[in-house]
Amino acid sequence: MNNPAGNAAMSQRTPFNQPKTARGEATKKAILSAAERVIGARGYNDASIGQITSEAGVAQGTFYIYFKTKEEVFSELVLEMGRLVRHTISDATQAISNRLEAERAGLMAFLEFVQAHPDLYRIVQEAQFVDPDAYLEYYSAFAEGYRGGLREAAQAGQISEGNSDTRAWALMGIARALGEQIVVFGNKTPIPDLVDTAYDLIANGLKP
Amino acid sequence: MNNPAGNAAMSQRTPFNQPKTARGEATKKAILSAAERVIGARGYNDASIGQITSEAGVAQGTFYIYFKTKEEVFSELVLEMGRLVRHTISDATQAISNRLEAERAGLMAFLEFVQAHPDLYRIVQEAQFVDPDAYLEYYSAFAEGYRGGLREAAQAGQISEGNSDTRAWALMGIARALGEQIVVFGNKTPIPDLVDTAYDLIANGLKP
DNA sequence: AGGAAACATGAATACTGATTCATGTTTCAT
DNA sequence: ATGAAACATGAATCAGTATTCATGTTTCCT
Repeated sequence: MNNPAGNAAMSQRTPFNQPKTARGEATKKAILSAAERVIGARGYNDASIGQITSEAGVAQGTFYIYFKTKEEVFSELVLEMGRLVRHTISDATQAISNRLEAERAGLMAFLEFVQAHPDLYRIVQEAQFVDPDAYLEYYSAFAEGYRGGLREAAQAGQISEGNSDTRAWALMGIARALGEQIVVFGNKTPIPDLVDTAYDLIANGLKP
Repeated sequence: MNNPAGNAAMSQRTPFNQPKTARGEATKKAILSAAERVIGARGYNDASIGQITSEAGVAQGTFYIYFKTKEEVFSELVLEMGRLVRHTISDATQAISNRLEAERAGLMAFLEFVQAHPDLYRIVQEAQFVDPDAYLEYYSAFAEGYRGGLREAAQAGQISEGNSDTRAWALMGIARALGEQIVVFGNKTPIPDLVDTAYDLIANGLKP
């Protein structure tokens, strides 16, 4: 009842100790980047603070200058992934006015991003179990934008009618499954081929 | 180097201590069922052997009569989920000769199953981090059957042509995403509505 | 009935690893 | 130049919990 940092609903909002000098800034970045590699490779529970600080080249106690707990560094990584992915996709699609074309470009950008950042991808997936709030926020932010785009496209006649909420989740499910193929299952199919097949399915369906 | 139970590739294969009496059988079932509830609710790491045995109504040591480690009970649950889901879907689809209709029925059966077994659903998802071998086996077994079905349907002209591997993963991604809506995000959209929207997308695509 | 195998107990063990803390060192505004 | 705030150290603490084990109890075959 006396948690000054806030409750679960806003747990992401207050990094309790922002660095105040360039040196501190650099150290925190080093720890975050080490945490991304170590947690991405070994998973949250098998990753120890000792491994992270050693990978970052700092002492173990230094970790707690910048993060209250092990979970906090994890949350920050999930937030970072959310920002990066949204930025990447929005960059790749904002110049495209046709929704179906945007769909294709967004999928391509997403798959290229996860291929380039496999550790971040795994961390977001694991967030479902380590930090459900962060996980929910990640996908909700995504789905909201997606749903809006689909709704407008339907009204503009660019795509057929249909429940935009459910559609948004289904399309995100496709993107996630293909990302998982690349990162988790090591599928070697070239990304453009994956995108071609998925786009054809999304645009035309399975009917002959 | 001296693991008599075998290597990772066959880690699922040898439950080291099958019960030999009806009493033992019942005890093992009780522990398995308690583990499903406790791990499903709290996640693998926060679930303790003490909680599981207490929920099962047996002493802590009893656990180790039937399972070598905490991870082993988890693996068995993942296997069980695989068997149950495959059985459920195969039951729901085997009488349907039209692939698109089978797709719809399979999706419906899957979503109803996960709604009825939310704990098992979460456990399979967490397997990606707790027992990657079991996770891989779960999805591979699924994908293989799926891919074959799509290939045959394409050859029979029931659906259009397209890479059956990628399609299988995409379609499984849709099913998983909608299952997650129900189990994880608590989405209240009735399953038939979800299925209608998803089926329309799968059959006809987004094109107007 | 009798005894061996199977099953059950729960306290004790053993280990891991997150977090704290007392003590230095560096930065930088004045 | 200097002192207070910021940063850094790494050994010690401390708690949680998976696993073991010595000791009973039950089952069930002959």
